[in-house]
Parts: sequence; C-alpha cells; structure tokens
Amino acid sequence: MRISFGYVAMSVVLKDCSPSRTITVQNLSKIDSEKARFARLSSIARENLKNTQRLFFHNQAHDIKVFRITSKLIPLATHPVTENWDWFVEVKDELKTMGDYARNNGFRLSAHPDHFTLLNSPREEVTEASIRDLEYHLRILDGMGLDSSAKLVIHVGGSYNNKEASLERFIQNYKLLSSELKQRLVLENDDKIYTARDVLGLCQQLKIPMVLDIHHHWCNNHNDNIGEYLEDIFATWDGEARPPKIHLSSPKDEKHFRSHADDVEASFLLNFLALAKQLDRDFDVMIEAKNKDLALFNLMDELKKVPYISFIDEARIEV
DNA sequence: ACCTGTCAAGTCTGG
DNA sequence: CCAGACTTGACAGGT
Repeated sequence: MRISFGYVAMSVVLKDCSPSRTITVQNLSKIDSEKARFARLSSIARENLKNTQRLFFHNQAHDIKVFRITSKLIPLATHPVTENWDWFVEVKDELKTMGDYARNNGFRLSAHPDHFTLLNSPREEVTEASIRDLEYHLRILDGMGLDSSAKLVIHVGGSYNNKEASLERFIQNYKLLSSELKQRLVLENDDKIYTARDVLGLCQQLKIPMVLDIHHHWCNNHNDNIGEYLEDIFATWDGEARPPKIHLSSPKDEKHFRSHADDVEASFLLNFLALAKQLDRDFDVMIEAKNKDLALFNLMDELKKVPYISFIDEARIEV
C-alpha cells in the first residue's frame, strides 16, 4: 500500500510566505473611497495567491502532492463589507495559472471551511452564511479549474441538545446544496460530538466520502474500535478519483489533549498502519501540526528508521 | 524588533 | 441570560 503525505495551508520553512494575510474591518473602514478599499483588498488577495503559488513550488520540490488550501485566501471574502467587491475578477487569471500547475503536477488539493460553517444549525441565518461560505470555497476550486476530486471537508456541526434531530437537520440541509457542492463535500469526525461511527453512518446514507481524523477519534469514540469499521470508512471513497484520506495529529499534552502538538508521533502512524495493512489500500495522510511542513519532514525522518517502510520519494511511502 | 490584546463568523458550559 | 472558553494566524497599536 502506498501512502502520500501532505500538510495544511502554510509553511514554517518558507519565510514571509503567508497565504492568509488579511485586514480588519475597522482598518479597512479607515480608507475613505470604496475604490481604494477594494484596491487594498485586491492587493492583499493577490499577495496571498502569489504565496500560495510559492507553496506549490515548494511542495512540488519535495514531492508533496497532498495539500490543503487556506480558507483565508481572499480577505473578508464573505463579510458584508465586501459585498460589492468582485474579488473573483481580480484573481481569476492567477487562480487559473495555479490550478494548471496543480493539475500538471498531480496535486491533490482540498479546503476545510472552518468551524463557523455549519450545515445543521437550527438558526436559518447560520445555515445561509455557511452555504455562502461553501460557495466561496467552491468558486476558488472552480476558478482553479479543479474537478470534483478537490474536496471541501467540514464537520457535521453542533448537537443542539439533540444529536439525532441535528443529524436529520444536516441531511435536510445537505439536500439544499447545489450538485457542485454535493460532489465536493466530505465529512470528518470531530473531537467532541459526532464520532467516527456517527459520521460513517451519515456518509453512507448520503453516499459521500468520509475523512477519518485519528486524533479526534481518540478524543471522541464511545469506546468503539476503529479496526472494526475502517474498511467501511475507506469504502466511502469507492468510485472517487482519489484514494481515501485521513487526518493525523498528536495531542499537545495530557491537559490539552484535544489541542494539536507541534509535531506528530511516528508511533501513532505506525499503529494505524498496522490496522490499515490488512486492507492493503492506498491512502493520503494530512498532517495537522503546528510545525506544518516541518512536522511532515520530521515524521518522514522518523519513518526512514522503520525497516518495513520504503520511500517512493520525499513524501510518499510504500508499506 | 518584539509584545499583547483583538479579530467576522458559532456553540457550549458554567454562573 | 450572559460571559468566557474553545482555537488560531495574523493584525494593529504600542514600546
């Protein structure tokens, strides 16, 4: 089985390369003319795109094919203050160029709208804002010319004192999404409410892929054993153009168990490999660590010491 | 150059 | 019913 590694959004190795610069609403409002405000926003957006392209070059140089694009690429994109700003026109050429590069190099890109994006809130305005946020991410992926194999990963959402009703509300709201969004949406188990088994059931019902987050599963598992249904989780990716994906991070410490540590423990991955080995199926691993790409490199160094692992290249292994 | 409080967004808990 | 925690990179204002 072959495993490809990737990381999230930004590099700690490349200097002055933030893909998520922004501006506060208050500071933006200090600029008098609307034209000048939009120019400021556009300039930040283009800088973010330029740095994302630099990240792509960096990734390609290190054989890193799996990467999550930041959600903050376009500053204040879905905030009401930018309602009349047509950001897409400002960046569409750059997006296309980046997308071509990504495709030509076999990148497997995704995005992860953050925890304000909730499809199961009982509050209609929250759901509406969330759909707007998903549409924003969609425009970026579409603008890059990426097909529906470029996924949008979200969580199920809150429990609102009734998990069953909230799961049902997710299903109802999911049905409201455009087919473009439906094709891209994948769900991840979270660390507090919806367990891997909960999310698997939902994904099977909706026929969408599931991302397994191993760290979240340790935090929130109702004592069930992932080995019993890992095959079913991977099977949610059958028919997809890409292999299944898992998220991997280590707890910061005992006290802050749910927080992400700087690096990931190789032993956690090795334990998972032992489970996955029997399925003998390729998959992607998204490293979620404070040290970002450096954490990935550090993990690779650890894996080089493991006799049964061979390296295909810098960020891909065969077991 | 460095430090600290604050930032668009939601939910949950505890008082 | 409201304040604070959660979590996170970056801003912005200060030294």
